[in-house]
Amino acid sequence: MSRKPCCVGEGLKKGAWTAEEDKKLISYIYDHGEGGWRDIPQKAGLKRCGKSCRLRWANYLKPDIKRGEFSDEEEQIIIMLHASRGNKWSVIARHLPKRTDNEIKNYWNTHLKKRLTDQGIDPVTHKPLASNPSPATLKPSDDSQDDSSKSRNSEEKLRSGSTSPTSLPPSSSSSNLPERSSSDETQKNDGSLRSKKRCFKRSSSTSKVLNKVATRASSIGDVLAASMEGTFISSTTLSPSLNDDFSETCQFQMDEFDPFSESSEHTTGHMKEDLSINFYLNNSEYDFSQFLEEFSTNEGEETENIGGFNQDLVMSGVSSTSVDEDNPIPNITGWSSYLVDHSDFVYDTNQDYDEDFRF
DNA sequence: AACAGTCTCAACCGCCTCGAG
DNA sequence: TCTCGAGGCGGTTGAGACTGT
Repeated sequence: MSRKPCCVGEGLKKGAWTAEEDKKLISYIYDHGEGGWRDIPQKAGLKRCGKSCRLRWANYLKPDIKRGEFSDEEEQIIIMLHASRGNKWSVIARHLPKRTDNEIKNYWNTHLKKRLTDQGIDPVTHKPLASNPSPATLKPSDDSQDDSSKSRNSEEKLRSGSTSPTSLPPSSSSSNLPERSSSDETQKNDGSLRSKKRCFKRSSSTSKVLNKVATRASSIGDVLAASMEGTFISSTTLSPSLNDDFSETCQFQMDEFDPFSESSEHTTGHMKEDLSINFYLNNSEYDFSQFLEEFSTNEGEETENIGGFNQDLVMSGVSSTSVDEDNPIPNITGWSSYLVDHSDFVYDTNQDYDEDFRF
């Protein structure tokens, strides 16, 4: 009892869409709305299968799709969500307004994955690559003192060579490229755009900060996710992608710690106790406990920068879909936003930030 | 100028999910 | 409860553009 394939049919066209086909599809959907994809090709006069029409519309023609370069913030969100959820592109896309899962997937595969690899981070696990084993993977019975030293080693490794922020394949975002605008612009017209896309630009200071945050947030995300799943072993130390101080300080008592407890007071209070961690950014001190305090204060209120439990995750001033209760990422995002908001750090393109990022 | 290698991303493929009947 | 089909999803492909020699 095999299901009849959707796109089997005589004379169905495949491959790149033409401007004329786009026009027909857009016109039809404007008149009749989305849905009923199976019937759309016939009604719209297209020799395409319904699925192909739906994909073309959803990934390219839909008017509210944001095209063009990914912002630094979007990149960080993708990295953090991927660390937490894996290749759940549709889930990630829900947190990036106007971005399609396909676009995010492509961007991950062509840019972010490579960048993480260059940083010595496994893009799948978001942990240091196998050649640089993570103490977090050690059994709890392992000597915790070794953890910190290994943590230090891996951190040093990350700080050297290709892991230097200045030597990273920089973010392709922030360029002043014109967005691909009209739907009738065919692939063939993308030549100049693609050419420009390869002219990478240095990441902004925000990006640099967030790159650091993202690495840590991934680890935090692991911890939180593991906590929620009940798999986090008490007194397990954090990944060495966290810095020494952080790893040494964060000796969670996970059997007591429930970051998503209904009792925010308990949660944030507990975290404030346990996470008295300071990050240093170019001589500026960032206090995680202060962040938590702000987070606690803002919880339940509408806020643009601190994502709270059950609140909308706000990205670039655009409110996205409501955050799932089981999704730790808004908090991580809030932490990122906090850093950005409190950072007076100015990125100097002539400076070597290996020295200045004292994570 | 020509060629080969590399990169990008739109589009396709096949499986999965979920809701209607 | 079961079946079916539309739509959703993630992985993969391949054409076209770019880069290096």
